[in-house]
Parts: sequence; C-alpha cells; structure tokens
Amino acid sequence: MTSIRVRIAPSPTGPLHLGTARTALFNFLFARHLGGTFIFRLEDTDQARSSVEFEKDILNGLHWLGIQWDEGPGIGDEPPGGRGSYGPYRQMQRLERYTEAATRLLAEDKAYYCYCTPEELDAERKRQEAARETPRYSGRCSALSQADRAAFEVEGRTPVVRFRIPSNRTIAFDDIVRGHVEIDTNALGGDLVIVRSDGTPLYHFTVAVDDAAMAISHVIRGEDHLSNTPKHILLFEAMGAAIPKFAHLPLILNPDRTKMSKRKSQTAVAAYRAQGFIPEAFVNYLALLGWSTGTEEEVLSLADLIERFELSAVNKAGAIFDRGRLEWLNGQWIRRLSADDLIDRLRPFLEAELAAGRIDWIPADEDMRALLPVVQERLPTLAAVGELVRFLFVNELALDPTLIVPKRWDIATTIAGLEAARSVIAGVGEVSWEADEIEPPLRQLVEERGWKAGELFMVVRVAVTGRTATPPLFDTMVALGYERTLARLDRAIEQLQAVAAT
RNA sequence: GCCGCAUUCGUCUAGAGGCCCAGGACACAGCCCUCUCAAGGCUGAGAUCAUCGGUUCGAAUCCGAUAUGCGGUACCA
Repeated sequence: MTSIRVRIAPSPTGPLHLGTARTALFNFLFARHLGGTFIFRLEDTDQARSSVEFEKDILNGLHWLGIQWDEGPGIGDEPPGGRGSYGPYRQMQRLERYTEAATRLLAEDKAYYCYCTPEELDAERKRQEAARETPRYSGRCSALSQADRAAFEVEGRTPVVRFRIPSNRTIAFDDIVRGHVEIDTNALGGDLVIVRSDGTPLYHFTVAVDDAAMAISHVIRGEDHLSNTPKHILLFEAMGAAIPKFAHLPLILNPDRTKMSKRKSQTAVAAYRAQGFIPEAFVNYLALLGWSTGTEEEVLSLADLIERFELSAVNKAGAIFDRGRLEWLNGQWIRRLSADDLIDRLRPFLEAELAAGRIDWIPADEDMRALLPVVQERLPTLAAVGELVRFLFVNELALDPTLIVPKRWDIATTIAGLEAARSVIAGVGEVSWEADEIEPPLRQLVEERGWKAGELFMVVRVAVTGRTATPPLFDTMVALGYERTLARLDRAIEQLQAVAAT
C-alpha cells in the first residue's frame, strides 16, 4: 500500500473560513488516524486577491485549532519554502513547475495556444446561451497553423494555454464518501484554460500539478469540487501521474440551506475565537458536522476524534451550521477546564472589558480563582465573563433604583427591607465575612418579618449588583467585600429614598 | 439551460432488509433542585424516514421515476 499523503490547500484570499477549517480538520484526522502525512499548501496564484494578512490568519487559525501539519509553511522561523521535502509549499514559488508542465503538455499536443480574446469568448458564450446550447469553448484555436498563430501575434494578441478535453468520454471514479460517480466529458465546457495570457497558471492546473508532484494519495475536499474532478483526472492522466483517491465532503450551509457564505453567516474562524469559543469545542463541533462516530458520544477531544475518525462514515448531505449547538459544546468544554487554564484563557477577555471601559480594573488571578466555582458553570463562552462579573470590578455601580422594588412590594417596604438587611449584614462583621456566615442571620430576619426569602434576597441582590440575574448572592457579596457591600446598600437606600420623595 | 450530488424530528445526527409505528444530542415545554441566573437530573412534545411506483414474506434501508434543494458549468479558488 502506498503511503497516505493528504493536503489542505487554502488560498489566502480571505480570513480562515469555517469550511476550510473543517476540510483541514478532516484531512488532519484522516492522516493522523492512519499514520499518514498531512501537508499544507498555499494556493496564492490569485495575486490580485491574496494577501499576507490572510495568510497569517489562516496559519494562526489552524494552529489555534490544534491542527498541525507535517509539511508546509510555518509561522515563525521556518525555512522560507517551508518544511518538508516536496516544497516549496507556496504556489507562487512553484511557478517554474507549472510552466514546465504546460510546456510538456504543449509539446505532446495535449494542450495548445488559444488566441481568443475574453470579448470573443464572451460573445460566443452569449450566443450559445441564447441558442439554448450548453456553453462550451468551440475549439476554434485547437488546430491553428504556424501562419495563423503568427498573424495573431502580429495583432498583438497574447495567448492562453488550453488543455484538450476529449469529447464523448465518461470519466468515472469511486468517491470515498459518495460512491461511484460518472461524468461525461462533453459536460466539461470544452478545452480548459490552464495558463492565463500573462503566463500565470490557473487553479485546476496547479492543483493537479502539485497533487501529482507532492504524491498526494487522497484528495479530501468540499463537495463544490465534485463536478471539477473529471478535469483533474484528465490532467493527471495527461501528465502520466497516478490518480489519487477522492473524497468529497458535504458543504456547511447557511440557515437557508445555501452554501455557507460571509453574506449570510459568520464564517471567519477568528471571529468565533474573539467571541470566546475555545478550540476544544470548535474542533469537536466541526468534526461532528457531517460526520459522527456512530455511537452516542458527543463530547470528544482531538485525540478522541483522531482515534475514531472514519472517512467512509462521513455524511453525504450538507449541514446547516448551528451556533446554539456550538455554544452548548463550548459550555461543556469550559466546564472541563482546570482553574489555572480557565483563568489564563479568561484574561484576554477581561482585558477587552477594561479596554472597552466596562470595568475599572482587572481582577487579580487569586480573585478570579475564588470566583471560578460560581462562574465556570455559567459561561457559555469566555466572552460571557464580562456580563457575568462586571459589577464586581467597577467603582461606581450604575443602578436603576426602580429595579430594586419587587412586584409585590412597595417602595417603603423595600427601603425597610434594605435597611434591616444592611444592619444584619453589618452585624456579620468583616472577620466572619463568608457566605455561610451571611446567609443564616438574613434568613432569620426574613423569618422575623414574615417576608419571603426570595424577595428580600432579590432586593439585596439588585441593590448590590444592579442586576436581577447573578451568581449566588452570598458568594457574590463575599467577592464584593464587606465594605463595598455595605456602601452599595447605603447608596441603594439613598437612591430609593430620593425616588420615594418625589 | 446542461451536468452532478443530495433528501430521517426546527437543527446536528443514529440507522447499512426484520431488533424501528425510528434512537441520541441541541433548541423548546414541564417538573425536581434552588436566593436569581446557570449547571445538573427527570419527563414531554416533536419525523406519514421528500413523493409515487417496484423488488421482497417483510423496506428508512434495494431498484426506478418524479419533486425539491444545493453545487458545478470563469483567463476565481
């Protein structure tokens, strides 16, 4: 059996896309599961749209997800061509190879120069569409004489290179996820342009040249390439290269079931990262979009995924990206994090809160650690930490006094409740400032006054935090501190009295 | 238009002829826990397995047609 070599070949024309990330993941899982080699190659021949920022985003994003490649460009001090013996791994550094391959195809008359201008081609296509014919290149330049060519050259035309697509042939292949697929060559649109008039190669050509040169054994990619596969097979044949196995993955869809796009969904991996999703959850979610273990296991680590991954078990139908499910998984994974780990991961989000002016200082690690028992299970995302604990780290609490008054209480009762609670809480004292010390006397107060615990607690909660939903009250007050708790109660009483006076 | 691929609860999926008048998870509803919010536990609702026809003693599973959706059809990738 020949060795397994797979690749992800993104083009740096945009930030790392969810779909690219998932394709990379499936390739990676497949390689790791079988002990194969995973290669990263940059398809940067679209110079007009490519940029180094996008390239960095893609590299960083994949690393963040824990997807490591055995061959390909690195992030830091790697050799410029990348690591691995089939490099370079950037197509713009492989230009001679495409020229060489094109020259050979030309020499063998498997390709030819075409002098048609884009305008002529366009007119031809329009005519065909009007006549309800299948648009396809006519082959007008397929048998040009030396004289014909010379005449075009004199006109100043620069030719493209077209690869001959045979007619009336059926190309068949056995797709690992879809099974047997047959496509007639007549449906391929005629002879294929493989080199632009400026001499740069086109995608279908580079992909075949590189996959052959890099000895790729399995091409695992999105379903949007299924219809293009015959072109690649023909190219492999023409170059005398072995034909790899193919596996076309189902697409990730927008909620309206169209192919996931930037317009309708959030597609940038970096955006999810910025919103507080953690890589464990993201990878877990992506792997289960279009694939399942066949068991009822749902929460799986990268190592688990590698162990269980089976390409043939991949689904055929597209899957809508379900953010709610991602959030649930993210919560699952956040709850599994160790305290130290969580604190480290939370820090950037706390810094962002500070930068946005939503908190006045960043809590010390020990303070965060003390908070974790009540915070960890309440975080669907890391970014949710701000909303959850913000009130602890501000000097001045923005408080809507009317929010304090419960539906079944009036202002006077509320003020009385707060004052009573204030004195009981003050009585606990700074030295016994623990949740277990604060709760009993307050419950006793409730008992004496014939109130409902929930109502008084809610009054205190809002007075002290400004919110109706918080972590457990007594833990919250402990985190706030004795002095600050009393100060906030005093301030709430003042504000309520002001409201009552009007 | 042409070619290709797909079609199981709202969503992600299990299911490879009898174990399925279809199982799990997310979301949803109710209950329990409970100082609120979560988390967790339990329960529930939710799918004529796209439709029609065929094969078979028996079909979500095999075959065909239809419908619908999506993808491809570039001097983009």
